[in-house]
Amino acid sequence: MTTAAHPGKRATTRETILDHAYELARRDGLEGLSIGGLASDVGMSKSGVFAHFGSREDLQLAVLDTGRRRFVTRVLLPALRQPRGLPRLRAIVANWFEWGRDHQSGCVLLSAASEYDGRDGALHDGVVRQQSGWRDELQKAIAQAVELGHLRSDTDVALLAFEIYALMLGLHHDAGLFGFDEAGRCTTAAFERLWRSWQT
Amino acid sequence: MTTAAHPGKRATTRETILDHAYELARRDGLEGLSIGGLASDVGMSKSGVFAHFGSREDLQLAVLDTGRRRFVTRVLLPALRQPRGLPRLRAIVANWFEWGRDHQSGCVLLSAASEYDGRDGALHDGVVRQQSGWRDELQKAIAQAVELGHLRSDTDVALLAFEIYALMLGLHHDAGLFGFDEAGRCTTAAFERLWRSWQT
DNA sequence: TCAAAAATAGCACGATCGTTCGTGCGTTTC
DNA sequence: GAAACGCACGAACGATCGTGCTATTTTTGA
Repeated sequence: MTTAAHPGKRATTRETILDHAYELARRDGLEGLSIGGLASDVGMSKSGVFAHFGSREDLQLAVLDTGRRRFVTRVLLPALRQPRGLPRLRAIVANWFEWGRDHQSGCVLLSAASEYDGRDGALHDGVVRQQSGWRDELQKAIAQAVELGHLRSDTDVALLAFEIYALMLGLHHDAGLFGFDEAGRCTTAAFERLWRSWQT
Repeated sequence: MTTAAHPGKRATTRETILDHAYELARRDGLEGLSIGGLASDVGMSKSGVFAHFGSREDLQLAVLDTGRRRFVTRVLLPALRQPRGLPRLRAIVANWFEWGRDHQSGCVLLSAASEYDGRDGALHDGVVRQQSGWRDELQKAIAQAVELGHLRSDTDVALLAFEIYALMLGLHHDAGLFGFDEAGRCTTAAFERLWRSWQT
């Protein structure tokens, strides 16, 4: 659905557009993304950009999926090369932390979550699907750490996933408002306390 | 700056407009708030609404301050009637939790934080001022609990404030996407763990 | 009761929104 | 060489945006 039409080696125009759209959406959110503004940013005509997606909503969905793919590539996939259990879980958190450092000026996935959580439509469904999918991955990694004895056997998997996610929300929130340095310090300290409280 | 022009007893038109604007902004954010849509929601003309604020930005600032005042009234002030220390801190968290229950469909203060954290201008400044003010209140309540021996003497005040705020972000996030019941369960459990880890 | 003042409506403006349509220019395919 | 196709363009559509200006209505104070 989101793959390029042609497997050519050079970047397709659609990918170039999505690169720019992703950056614009980081600042203004998916709702703040306009086709006219995107077109002038890319250096194309409005209709030329529009033709690649067919509707604004499809453009927003494509940008959302771009964010999801980048997040998976940067955060999840590298961690999967770590051994199962706590090492992999901590790698996920470490990669996520670095993702937060690179996304101080806004994360499309998080802003989309707060933009569409109260509405309905394709964007809402896409956000929910993406967020619950990521939560599942998180819980899977936690469950493996429990099975391997790296975390206490009475660990509440859903609760720990919630706590991890909450700390990352705190990181993004504080980094955006007060700067990454202090936010990162608190987040790191909070994670140390979190690991200690669940570790065997 | 944000008080009504006349201290009359019946609700002024400006307050009626702000009531509607606050509800609209909960769904669509402050950036999604339009004067035309607000006017038809209130049942007035566009220019009639516009005249009360002078610009869209001033309207947004007024809505933001409406949210701040309601939050203070609902969360902070009732807790100040509790005795200093841990009782007051736990009252703050309990009121905040109920605030989250009533704002599943979106909280203006939080959506504003994610809308304006990466820009600059009056809205950004207002959000930062409001958020850091609230963080200060939180830290003040925590510091009192430490002084009174309700919390460990080596408590990192800023860190605990961060952890509390992060859990409330997790509550709003999960409640909006997955429903309040499960989100509330996780939040309650996480707070129990949090208190236990800092208590004397 | 009447004038001053405040509040609201009406109208118009330039800009931008998403979208549609027709067209031309390259490249590919017969 | 001709026909088909993919792609981007420019123009235009109706709608809505925020924001002025000018009446008209409503409220207020003496």
